[in-house]
Amino acid sequence: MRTTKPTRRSDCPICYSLDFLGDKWTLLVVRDLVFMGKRHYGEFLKSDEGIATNILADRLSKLEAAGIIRKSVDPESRVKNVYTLTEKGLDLVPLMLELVAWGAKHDPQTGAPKAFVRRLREDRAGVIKEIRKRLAKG
Amino acid sequence: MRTTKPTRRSDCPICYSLDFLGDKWTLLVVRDLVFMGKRHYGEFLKSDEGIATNILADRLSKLEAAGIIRKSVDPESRVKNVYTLTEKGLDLVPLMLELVAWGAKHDPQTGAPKAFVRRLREDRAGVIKEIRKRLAKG
DNA sequence: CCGGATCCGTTTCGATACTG
DNA sequence: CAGTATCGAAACGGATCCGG
Repeated sequence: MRTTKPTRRSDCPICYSLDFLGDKWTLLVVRDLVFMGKRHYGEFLKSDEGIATNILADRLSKLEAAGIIRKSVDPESRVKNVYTLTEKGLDLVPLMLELVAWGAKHDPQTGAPKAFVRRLREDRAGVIKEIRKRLAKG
Repeated sequence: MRTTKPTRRSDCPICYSLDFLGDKWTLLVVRDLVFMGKRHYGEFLKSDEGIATNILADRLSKLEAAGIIRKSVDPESRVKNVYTLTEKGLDLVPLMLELVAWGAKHDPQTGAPKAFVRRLREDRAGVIKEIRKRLAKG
């Protein structure tokens, strides 16, 4: 997930995260994990945006290499794989919520359900905790 | 800044922001604006990552079209342009800080100065306010 | 000098077809 | 179901040129 070219990163506080955040499809997969409850390859594939199979495979493996998700065999089907967020991945929830809030504020007609946004504004910590709990017990 | 292909975005709370966030160079420019105090074309050009002139021009115009930055003539030189964050752009500060915190937590050896990260953890609101103030009076 | 625009060779991405 | 292989399209990097 890191850049191949080892540019100096001196005082830059966010460069590290850029390879992960600076990619549309990666972000989309994380969204599906966090907000959509998706866990299987086939589910990610069916998102509205229409990710290609090779791209999905690539991003999943990069997310795994970055320690953000974990791949395991679905105990219920034995033939499917399950992708779940690691602790590092769960720590992205606040970031994703920040993104939701920003989008909702500056482009209200698109995006997040009003009720959810209001709750997010009033009880950020509570929303975070709830999402984490839901994801953790998955 | 929006996608050309108008995909359905139904319940997706963050799709709107993806075109902006899902691009390495755009994010890098915003970083330079928020944390590095850069304001001129030439300054962005000189970042460690080495953005090309055509790419930079493209991202700046897209950021302007998205209402995140504003372009004006430098009153001090009359030949330079100044790029500053709009209100919408300033509202990205919390998001960027979330990113910093995440990177710092999960990849400590790279990235943000320790002291800054600690202050961020202890007084998030204060850090946000301070950065906004610094950027606003610029 | 500053802020781009343009052209071009190279790399990377991604849609589709195909496979274990 | 979960991916690879292929191949055309798009993005990128670098050099160069140009208007103010």
